[in-house]
Amino acid sequence: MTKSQKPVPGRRVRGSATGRPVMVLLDLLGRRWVLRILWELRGPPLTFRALQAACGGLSPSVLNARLAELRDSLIVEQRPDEGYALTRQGRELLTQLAPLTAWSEKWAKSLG
Amino acid sequence: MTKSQKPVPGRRVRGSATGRPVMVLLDLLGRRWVLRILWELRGPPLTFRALQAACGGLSPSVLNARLAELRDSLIVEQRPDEGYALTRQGRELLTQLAPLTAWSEKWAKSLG
DNA sequence: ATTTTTGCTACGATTTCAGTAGCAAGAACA
DNA sequence: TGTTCTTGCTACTGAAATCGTAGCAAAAAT
Repeated sequence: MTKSQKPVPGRRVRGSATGRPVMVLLDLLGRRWVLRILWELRGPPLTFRALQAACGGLSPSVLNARLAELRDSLIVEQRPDEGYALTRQGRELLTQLAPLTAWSEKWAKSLG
Repeated sequence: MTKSQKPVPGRRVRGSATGRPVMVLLDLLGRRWVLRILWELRGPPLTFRALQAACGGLSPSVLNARLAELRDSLIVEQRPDEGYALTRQGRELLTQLAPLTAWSEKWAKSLG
């Protein structure tokens, strides 16, 4: 009955005994599907299944695990009758990530 | 003799048949240790072992796999007699990610 | 009342990662 | 020259994460 390790600032995480917030964040964001999930939630709220489809049909078990972590981290919230959405905080985080689109376009060209 | 799947823009990746650059990037960045490795390379070049230590002693096999992917993606380069460093492109990418530190500080407080 | 949709849980198969050991090549000594 | 140390990396095994599919209970739609 091993519970998934939720990264919490102040507590040690993978590869960092200090628990510095940015390390915790990198640990959280570095888990599979997390960036993609945040990305797909940039628009209106999505239901569990819609989000699953948007992510190309990832396992519901993994999706559920990621959503639990993101809810615990107050980045994603579940709204009754609407579905999953970013919190205000989560939306700010996504804003920080937005320039990645532009960067990735240039990057793609450089890779031919 | 299965080779590691390197994400390349234009080719389909996990959960995305389109191969849109940003999806490929999210796939790449979402792999374990990638964000952390980029982060640790924000300063001067690091040797393989120094980088390994900076990441808290991750497996050399995983580090080597990640470095191969990042080199193929022209984000990291290996400089003779210096070690591993970000390319110009990779440095730009890290710049996009820099605001995450500030965000993570606020985030940590909100979770406190 | 029946069918659909939704939000999940269960479970076995596969892939990835962790952790340790160790080796070949080069540099630094001696 | 021979020995020791460092460096970059490969090999191997066990543990953990993820995939892919099946399916179930509750709510909504028909």
